[in-house]
Amino acid sequence: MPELPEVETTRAGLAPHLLGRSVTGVTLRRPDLRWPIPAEVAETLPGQRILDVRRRAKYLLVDTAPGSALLHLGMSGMLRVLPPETPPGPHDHVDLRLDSGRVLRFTDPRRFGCLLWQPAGDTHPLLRELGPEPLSDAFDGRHLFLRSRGRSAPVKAFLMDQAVVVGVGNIYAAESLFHAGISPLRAAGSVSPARYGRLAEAVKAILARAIARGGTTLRDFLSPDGAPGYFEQELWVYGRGGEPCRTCGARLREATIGQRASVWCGRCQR
DNA sequence: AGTTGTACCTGTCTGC
DNA sequence: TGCAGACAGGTACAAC
Repeated sequence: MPELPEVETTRAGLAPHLLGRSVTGVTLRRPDLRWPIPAEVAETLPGQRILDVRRRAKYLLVDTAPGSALLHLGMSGMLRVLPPETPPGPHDHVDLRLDSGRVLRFTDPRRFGCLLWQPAGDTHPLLRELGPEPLSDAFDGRHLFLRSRGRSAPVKAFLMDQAVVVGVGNIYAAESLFHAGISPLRAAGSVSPARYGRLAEAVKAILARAIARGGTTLRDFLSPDGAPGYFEQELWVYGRGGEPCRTCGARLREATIGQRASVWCGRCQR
């Protein structure tokens, strides 16, 4: 489900409920997520005040003095702040109880997500090899051009490589390539500096706009307060295979690229 | 080092 | 209506 805009929407929705609150208890109903939830989460968090709620790539970090809870939503994860008496459903794996009386609940039907622990002052191994944040100045066309030299993989797979740039998943890769006029099949190493400049600008504009819309709700994404995202109404190619291009009217092509469903316009994108 | 294929898991939708 | 099969927003890891 969640790419960067959905994770950022989640972060922004959680922060007002979590900042300055203390964790009063942890309930683990199903610790076998993608990786087992480490013992530090239940042992260390209770009694700690939440100092910050941050996002790095598609990870959320809930900071306390001794360390941070590191969360990834995988494909189907969701975080909500709920009244304490809310009965748990079958996929409600973890609750963090707060001194506000509310509960931060982690739900993930497919269990591709994770809840890990990062000691204060440490960087978790999962965060060490990540590329720059797409909305930062460190990410631009020059960065994409330099990183892509010698790479034969399709530019769409390159753009979704979290070591190249973080936060771009299947939806926003398709949309960004469309707006930059680049075929997702083109070898990453054969794209010019000028076109990578356009691609970087498209990534920034689309992610920023999706964040402003509260993310994309295709099936089940909801912000922590239960609101859907509205960016779906602004998708130009994702999920529209076989339909007419909104720019030129050509039938949108679809194929599997890098094991991911892909849609693009063969006329607008070269 | 880059690329490809596999694996993890459940819910939903499609077509027979 | 039932059921098998395809498919889904992610990413670590092994093998080449």
